[in-house]
Amino acid sequence: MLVTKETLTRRERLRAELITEIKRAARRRLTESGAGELSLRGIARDVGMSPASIYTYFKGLDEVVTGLIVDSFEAQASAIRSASAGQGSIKERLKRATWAYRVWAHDSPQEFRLLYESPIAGYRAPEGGPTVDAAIAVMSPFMELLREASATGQIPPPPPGPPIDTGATAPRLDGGIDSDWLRLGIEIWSQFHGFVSLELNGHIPPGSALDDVYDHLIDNIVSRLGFTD
Amino acid sequence: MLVTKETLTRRERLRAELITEIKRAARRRLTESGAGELSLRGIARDVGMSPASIYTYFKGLDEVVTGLIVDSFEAQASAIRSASAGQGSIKERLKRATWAYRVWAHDSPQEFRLLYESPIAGYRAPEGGPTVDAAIAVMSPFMELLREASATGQIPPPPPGPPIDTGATAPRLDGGIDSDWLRLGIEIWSQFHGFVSLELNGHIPPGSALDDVYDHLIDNIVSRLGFTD
DNA sequence: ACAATATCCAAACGGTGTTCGCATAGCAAC
DNA sequence: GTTGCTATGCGAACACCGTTTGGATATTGT
Repeated sequence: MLVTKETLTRRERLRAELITEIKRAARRRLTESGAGELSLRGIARDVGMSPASIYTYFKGLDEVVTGLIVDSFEAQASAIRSASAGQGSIKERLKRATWAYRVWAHDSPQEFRLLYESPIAGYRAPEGGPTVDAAIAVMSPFMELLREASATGQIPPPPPGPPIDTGATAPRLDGGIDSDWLRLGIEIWSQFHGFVSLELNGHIPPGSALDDVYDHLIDNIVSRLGFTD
Repeated sequence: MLVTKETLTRRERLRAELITEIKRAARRRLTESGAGELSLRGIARDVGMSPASIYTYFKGLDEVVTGLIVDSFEAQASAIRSASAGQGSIKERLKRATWAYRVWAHDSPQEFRLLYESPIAGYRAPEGGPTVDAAIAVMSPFMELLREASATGQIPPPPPGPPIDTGATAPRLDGGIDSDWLRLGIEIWSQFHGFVSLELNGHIPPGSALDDVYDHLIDNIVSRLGFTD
C-alpha cells in the first residue's frame, strides 16, 4: 500500500468504474430504445443496483444525461475532426467534414436528437456550461477550414453584414474569430444542419436518393464560397 | 326535437365542446409549461374531470398530442399563407413568408418543437398520416411562390440535379410539382429551418442581433434565386 | 316506460424520479 | 487492534405518470 498516495485508492477505482458503467448503460438505453427508455430505474436494473444507489454517483438523472450530452458532442466533434484532417484540398476536406456531420447523425440518431433537440422532458443544462464547450468543439473544425482557406487566399473574405457576438465562442477558438467569418460559418451550418434535421424527423419525402440530394446541397454551399481552385 | 336530424343533438354538442376544451387545456399546458407538463392527468385536473373520462373522447394521450400537432401545423401554415398572400412583388412575399416561419417559431416555441422535433417520449404518429397532410400545408405557400415566380418568368428554372420523389407530396400540391423545383424548395427550406432550429436550441451565440442575421440570411437565399426584378 | 347507449369515476396496476433512514463495508488514525 | 468516520448500498415511501376495469349514473331513441 505504498503507492496509495500516488495512485487511486481501491474505492476510488471502483467508483470510477461504476460511473463509466452507469453511463455506458445509459447510452445503450438511449441508442437502442430511444430517449423514452432512458430512465434512472432502468439504468439501475441494467447495472444491477438499486435506483437509490445511483444517487451515490450522480446528483440525479439530469446529471447522467449531461454526461451523455458532453460525450456525444465530443464523439461527433471527433468524427468531424477526423474527416477534416486527412489529405486533399481544403474544399475536399470541407465537403468531407459536412458529410461526417450527416453520417454521424445517421449512425447515432438518438444522440443527434439529444444534442440538437430536447427529447428529455424536464432536462435543464447545468450552469457552468460544460455542454457549451463541447458544442463549440463540433463547430471548430468548420471554422478552422474557413480560416485556413482564407489565410491561403483560396476564398475571398465574406462581404460584411450584421455583427455576430463573438464573445462567447472566440475565446474558445484558437486565435479568436472575426464576426463576418463566424456569421458565414453559421449560415453554412444552418443549411446542412437544417437538411439533416428535417431528414431525421421525416419531413423530407422518403424513398428519394437523399445521399445525392445532400451531396448536391453541399456542392452548392461549397461552390458559393468562391474557391479559386 | 324536429331539428335533431339536421343539427347536432345535445350530447353531440356537449361532446364537441368538451373535446375542444380538452385540447385547449392541453395546448395551454404545452405552451405555458412545456412538453414535460403535457400529461393526461394534468389535463384532466385542468378541465375538472377524472383521468379515465378523457378516454371517452380520446384513445389516449397520443391522440390528444396528434390533435395538437395537426392544429399547430395549420396555425403555422395559416401564418405563412397570410404573410405570403399580401401585396408586393413575389420576392417580397417570399421574404415575408420566410419571416412568418421564424416569427411563428419564436411566438410558439413549444409548438415548433412539437412539429419539428420529438419532445414527447413515446409518441407515435398515427397511420393515416393526418400530420403529413398538415405538414405539407406549411411547405405549400413556398412552393406556390416558386411556381408563380417561375410561371411569370421572374426566376430561371433550377439546374437539374438528383431527383426527389414527388409522389408523396405532388398529389397534395395543386397541379403537381417538378422534381427539380421541389428539391430547390427543400434546399431553401433547409437553410432557414436550420437557422431557426439552431437558434431555438441555443446553439447560436446569444446577445447578437439575430433578427438582422436572419434577414441577411434570407437576403442571400432570395438573391440566389436570380430574380430579374 | 323501457332498453340501449354514452358518460363518468373510483380503484388498481405497473411505471417513473427522488428522498429518507438504516445497515454495512472500507479506511484512517490512535 | 480497536475505534470512529465516511462512503456505499438498499428497502420503503411519496408523489407523480398512462392506462384498464367495473360499476354507477345520466341521456337518448323507441
